Amino acid sequence: MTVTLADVAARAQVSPATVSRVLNGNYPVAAATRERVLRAVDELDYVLNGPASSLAAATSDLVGILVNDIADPFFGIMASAVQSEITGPGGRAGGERMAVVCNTGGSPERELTYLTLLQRQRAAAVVVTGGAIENAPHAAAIGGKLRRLGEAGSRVVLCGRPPADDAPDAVALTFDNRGGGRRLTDHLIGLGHRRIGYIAGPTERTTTRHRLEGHQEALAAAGVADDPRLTLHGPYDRRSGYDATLELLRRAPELTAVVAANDTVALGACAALRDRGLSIPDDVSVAGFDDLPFSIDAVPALTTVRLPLYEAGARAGRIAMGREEEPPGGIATVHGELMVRGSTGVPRPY
Amino acid sequence: MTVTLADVAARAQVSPATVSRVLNGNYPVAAATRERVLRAVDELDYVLNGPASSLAAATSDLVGILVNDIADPFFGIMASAVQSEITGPGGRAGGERMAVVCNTGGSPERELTYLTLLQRQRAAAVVVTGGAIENAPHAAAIGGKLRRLGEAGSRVVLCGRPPADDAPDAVALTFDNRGGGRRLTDHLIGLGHRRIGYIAGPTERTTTRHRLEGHQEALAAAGVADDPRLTLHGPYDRRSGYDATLELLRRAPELTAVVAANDTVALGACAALRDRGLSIPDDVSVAGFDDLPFSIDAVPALTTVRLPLYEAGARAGRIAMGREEEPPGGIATVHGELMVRGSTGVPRPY
DNA sequence: CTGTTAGCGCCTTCAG
DNA sequence: CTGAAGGCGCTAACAG
Repeated sequence: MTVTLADVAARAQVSPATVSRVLNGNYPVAAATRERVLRAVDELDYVLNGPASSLAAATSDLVGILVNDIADPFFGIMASAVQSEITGPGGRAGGERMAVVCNTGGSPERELTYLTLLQRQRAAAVVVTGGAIENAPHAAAIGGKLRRLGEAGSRVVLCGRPPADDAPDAVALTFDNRGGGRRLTDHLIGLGHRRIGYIAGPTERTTTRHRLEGHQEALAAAGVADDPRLTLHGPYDRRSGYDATLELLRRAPELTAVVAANDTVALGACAALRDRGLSIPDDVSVAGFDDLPFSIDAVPALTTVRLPLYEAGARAGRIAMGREEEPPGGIATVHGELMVRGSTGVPRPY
Repeated sequence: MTVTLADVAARAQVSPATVSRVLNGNYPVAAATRERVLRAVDELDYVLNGPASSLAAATSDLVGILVNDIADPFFGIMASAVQSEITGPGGRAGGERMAVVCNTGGSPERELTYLTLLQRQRAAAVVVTGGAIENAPHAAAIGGKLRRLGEAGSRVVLCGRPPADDAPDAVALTFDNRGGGRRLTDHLIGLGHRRIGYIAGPTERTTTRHRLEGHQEALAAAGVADDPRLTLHGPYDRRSGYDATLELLRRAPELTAVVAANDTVALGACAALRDRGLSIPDDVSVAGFDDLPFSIDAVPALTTVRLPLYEAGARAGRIAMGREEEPPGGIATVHGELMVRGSTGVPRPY
């Protein structure tokens, strides 16, 4: 039914091994023979059987990418960058490597499931993006899985997540969320803000905690009291920003600034303020985090911390492909850059 | 080295066949035996070998998704939706199906390459998103490839792309780009606009052409002359919208509205207008297409045509999984909805 | 440079 | 309900 390597061999009058060799190009073959084989491949419209090839070679051309949700540009950009680096010849039979994108929704159970599935596929590499859940059993389970993946031959790279205990050979490119959060709030305090609302992400996530800690660090350094009533937790979405902002306004009408866990949440905050008839930044300053593409088009443009998502993803991809040296100690910190734009200004006189 | 099904069988004191049967759960096995096997799997930390399994079963758990660029929410949303539907038991050995996301950059060569790679992987299904290139040889090559994929057992679904000749069994969910473009410009004409700039996408793409044709249809229906100097082509990105808007303003300062090929381009247009000190919509109205999540947060909020990207992707995913009946004739048209918001208004008196 | 020979690890008839 | 046996299509030593 479907044409196999043996058919090609027969037609080209060579042995199957030779066909395999010209296909994989990793072994000397006479030019004339190669031509003949290639022609046969073409004439028969032959397509290599990937599973068979992977089975025999004990490795595959698949690279796993774990993301919370690929529809979120934060993850989409990293995934796109990883892809751009795994592309190009290098896979089996001159083929290219392909990206298996797994939406985990941030759930550790799904992360675990997908890691197992990727191990099952004998993925050449796995890039795990996004923050980690802070929960000992889960962390241990995932760490163990990552270690076993590594032992089974997959290169493991964490992108935007702290190093995993239990998985010593996994390279980690960690975002400096704490430092970014610190600089952002420093900036607001420098402008004169003292009553600053903070809309944090979901609890039990490293990203959430680190960004929040940076904020608190800045408050403490400036001797500003950290009123717990001004910090609200919620998902990383627009709605959360909208609702939390209304709640903050209710709790503390005197507030002059709102810091959001990320840009998406910040947009929600902006919408809520507009709906309340408050002007940004004259009545209330707003800041985000990530600097996603749309942030510059907010009106006023969003002050935020730019994370080099594409660059980090690309680097993760190169390391996963063994095309870039691992950072010393297997850990590198990726810093964010404060982008001061129109959405923050001096507080209103009051 | 790595534990195999035979190891599990030995430990559970059954034959490999039995282990395979409990893993795949598609054959009666005594409860007690199953327990024993499952325990052995657990104790040995056994992970099925995907390639071996796929080879023997002649099918895989992989579902291909072709997108222009996964970093673009237009594609990210569809990809996310497809994923949500292929998730869940149903794959081999109770595992789940995984999505292989391929960034083609809209290049037909890369589309072809990836389709071959997916055929090589014996993908269970392939969902192709985005418009098609209008170029006979390419279209034929891709159509042929899709047909062969189908013949090889992969279910093929086009999502947001017109039906492919040469691939009769590929289901197509086509966006009504023409109708959407028509309604959008009808809306502007209804407001009183007569000098309308149009920033189209790249040439030779069905999406570009259909949206533009809808616009021209509306002009013709209203008896408005279609000045070719008011139509510019460019990529589907913000920069293109920015530059094209400046150029349009240069060519026709009297223009009162700009229609962009999509929301991203529209944001660029808004930025250019702001930079020129023009107010939206008082000086110039702006409209986009797609209704991506950020469009509602533009200021003023963007008038656009909402495409149900998530719904379409989900439906494509269900059809790909055989969980939803194919539309009659294998073709369904997905309509967009005009979303009138603040970025369009009556033209300035002049 | 090329052919021969064993598997890779699993699934799936076919017996029992 | 369970075991035995063959083969899925390809690759990777070995010989030559």
